[in-house]
Amino acid sequence: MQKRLDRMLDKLKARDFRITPQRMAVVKILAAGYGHPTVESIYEKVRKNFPTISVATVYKTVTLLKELNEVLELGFPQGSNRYDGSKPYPHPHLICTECGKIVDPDLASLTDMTQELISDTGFHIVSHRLDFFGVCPDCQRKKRKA
Amino acid sequence: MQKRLDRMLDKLKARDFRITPQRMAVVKILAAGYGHPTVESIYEKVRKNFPTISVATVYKTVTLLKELNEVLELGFPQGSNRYDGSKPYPHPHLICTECGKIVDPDLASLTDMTQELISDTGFHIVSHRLDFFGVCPDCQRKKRKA
DNA sequence: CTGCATGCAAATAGTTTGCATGACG
DNA sequence: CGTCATGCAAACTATTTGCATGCAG
Repeated sequence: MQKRLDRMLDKLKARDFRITPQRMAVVKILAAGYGHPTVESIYEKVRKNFPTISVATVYKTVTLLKELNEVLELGFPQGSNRYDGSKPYPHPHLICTECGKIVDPDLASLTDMTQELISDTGFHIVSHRLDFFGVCPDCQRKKRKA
Repeated sequence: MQKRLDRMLDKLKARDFRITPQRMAVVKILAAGYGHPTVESIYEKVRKNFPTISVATVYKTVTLLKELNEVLELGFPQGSNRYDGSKPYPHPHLICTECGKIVDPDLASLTDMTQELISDTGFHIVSHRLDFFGVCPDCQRKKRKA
């Protein structure tokens, strides 16, 4: 999505961060948000055009954008983190435990739940994370064949 | 909760796992479930009675009970995992970002959401995880003073 | 007694950091 | 041109694993 890319670049420029070719490449992938990539997969893609880039640089850019609230990090202790630059705010996820596919379902009722929580517990709620784990239709088919 | 402890021990015995003193100590702490402990905090507690126990043993017992579905693991990539043996099924959590306190709020509407998801996406849903992050009342007070 | 559990130490994986070199603005 | 970004390698942390010894059943 072009709008996301522009917004991310604007925010970087506004805070005087440099737009290097490597950063541009990483930001483009994150802005597209397709498939909720890992750092490793971003690294592999960027490497085709910038063979000298290091994973460290990808980590640094991803972390920078996370701090600017332009990327959502989905942390997984049992595997690599996934990143979403197209919807950088907390939202529900549907994760296939077979192939790792991540889908964004439509679930509107979360805002109501958050309101209910605030009055019930007195917490000042800053963020949330909702993950459903299951097997996607594609993997269900594969399993039936096997 | 005594009921949880008995159930965990029964399940271990039923599958011919040995009830060693170390295991008993770890299982007791998990069954109580108080505060959603880390492996490290379980280790420190057990060490008072069993000075020779190792973290590896705690990890092994926790992992075993997780596989028997008698402990819920809350994975945190930026910190240590937390464990809940009193409610070993997926449920919402409210986590203080200041002190790490974890509270179990009452939120019934999740089952409805899960049903909605299944018909919308075709996923076979196995589990979920819902975390709200915020600042608990205690830490809000402390911040005001500071 | 016999095999599973323990506990030490070493390995692992993902991520972060230090620092010398390079290039954006 | 000065400063920030890059990229290599080393550090770090939580967790897992290998293996010799010990103890529960």
